[in-house]
Amino acid sequence: MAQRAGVPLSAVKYYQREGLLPAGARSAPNQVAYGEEHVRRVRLVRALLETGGLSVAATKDVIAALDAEAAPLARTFQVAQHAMGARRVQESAPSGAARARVEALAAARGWCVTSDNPGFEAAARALDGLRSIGFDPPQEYLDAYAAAAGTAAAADLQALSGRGERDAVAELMVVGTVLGDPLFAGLRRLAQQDATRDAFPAPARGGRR
Amino acid sequence: MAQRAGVPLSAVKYYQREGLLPAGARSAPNQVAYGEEHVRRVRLVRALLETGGLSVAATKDVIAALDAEAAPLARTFQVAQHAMGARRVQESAPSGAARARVEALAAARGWCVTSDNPGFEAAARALDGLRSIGFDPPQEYLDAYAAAAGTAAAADLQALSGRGERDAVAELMVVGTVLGDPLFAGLRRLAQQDATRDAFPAPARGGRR
DNA sequence: CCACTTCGGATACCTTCACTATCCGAAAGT
DNA sequence: ACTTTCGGATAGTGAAGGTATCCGAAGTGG
Repeated sequence: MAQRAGVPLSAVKYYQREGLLPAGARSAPNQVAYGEEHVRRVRLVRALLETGGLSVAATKDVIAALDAEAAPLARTFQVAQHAMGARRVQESAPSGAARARVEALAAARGWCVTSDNPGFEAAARALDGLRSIGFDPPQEYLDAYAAAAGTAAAADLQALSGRGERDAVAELMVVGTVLGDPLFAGLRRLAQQDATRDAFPAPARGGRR
Repeated sequence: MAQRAGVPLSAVKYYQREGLLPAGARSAPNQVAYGEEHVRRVRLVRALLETGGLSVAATKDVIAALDAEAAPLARTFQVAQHAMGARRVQESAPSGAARARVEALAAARGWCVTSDNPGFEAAARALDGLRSIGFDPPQEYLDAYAAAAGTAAAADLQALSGRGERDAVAELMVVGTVLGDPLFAGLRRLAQQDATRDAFPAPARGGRR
């Protein structure tokens, strides 16, 4: 099973220990049968850990939310969002001013959000970081980012429609939430290089001229 | 100085050891004078480490590129982008198919990029993660993300214009590159909650009904 | 002038995280 | 009966990001 998922056996054992993977069906007292769903689950865990950058503990919460069949899908979404916020511990709380600015931005766009949304903290911390080097982002800057976020979120939800099964929807919801960030990050780097080419002279190759 | 920057003294010493902070001006054989620029630098380092999620080694590269006055700004941008790709070691290379899809996406949008842009790897890995759970992103999905990335990148470059000094521009470029990701991530979570509210029934508060 | 504090620098140590290696007992195959 | 293989448990590993301690030189008060 570990081979089928492309993961070292020791890592699979570790995930089971940590509660990230359910025990397989006992076929014999010392044999466990794993089906395709287990392989799929291992790959999901790896995607969240490796590409998504989540911690094992955060991944555990997400998995638990996925398996809570009774919970509404919106609740699963919430857990996935909170798990992403907790990728690192010991993060200082953002300033009130930064948070207020993010709240104003959300209100201006008519977003209906709750104040416990971890996006507030994340965005406010980023604003604090920009402020700390003396950059107070102009409104156009924030508006552009908010518009981009809206575009991506709409695409995320669009992708969910038309997928009938509850499990498939929940899984995609979680993975999309987590992997959307690195996807955007990569594409932004590409777009930045293109934009930089227009704004600055190309660096001279092989020395200065 | 550590107090002024809001960082434990031991951490500042550690950063100096690791080459993230330059030595201060010696005012006496056992006294070192720190100016406002040092405090600023400490805050920059903290923003990259804590909010940006960079490793100490990656931050060191970025700092070095910032201080290389002779280097063209485009080069500084490159280093910042590469540093972000290296936030975690031991990441497996993405599949060729995923990378090809990202390349096609960039070509379709007319982006002029080099193949060593770390954004390719990052985006392709995210696509692999989505594929691994059986989600093959439709073209509209990728187009939406690419459009969002273009919007953000344009705002990033816009913010750079009108800032005369080379140092200020380079610093903002670096911090904007690094902190743009968490800023977007936070805003996307807010937008997602809003979009989810439209697509799914609100979760019942206080129990099931 | 001499104890006493303070500062900077160097070294050793600590904690967490994500694994990895080893050991053991039971069961299946030969 | 004997070897192999499997699952589970326990202990160990290495990197990362700090923290704590020690030491010697410089300034300070009596």
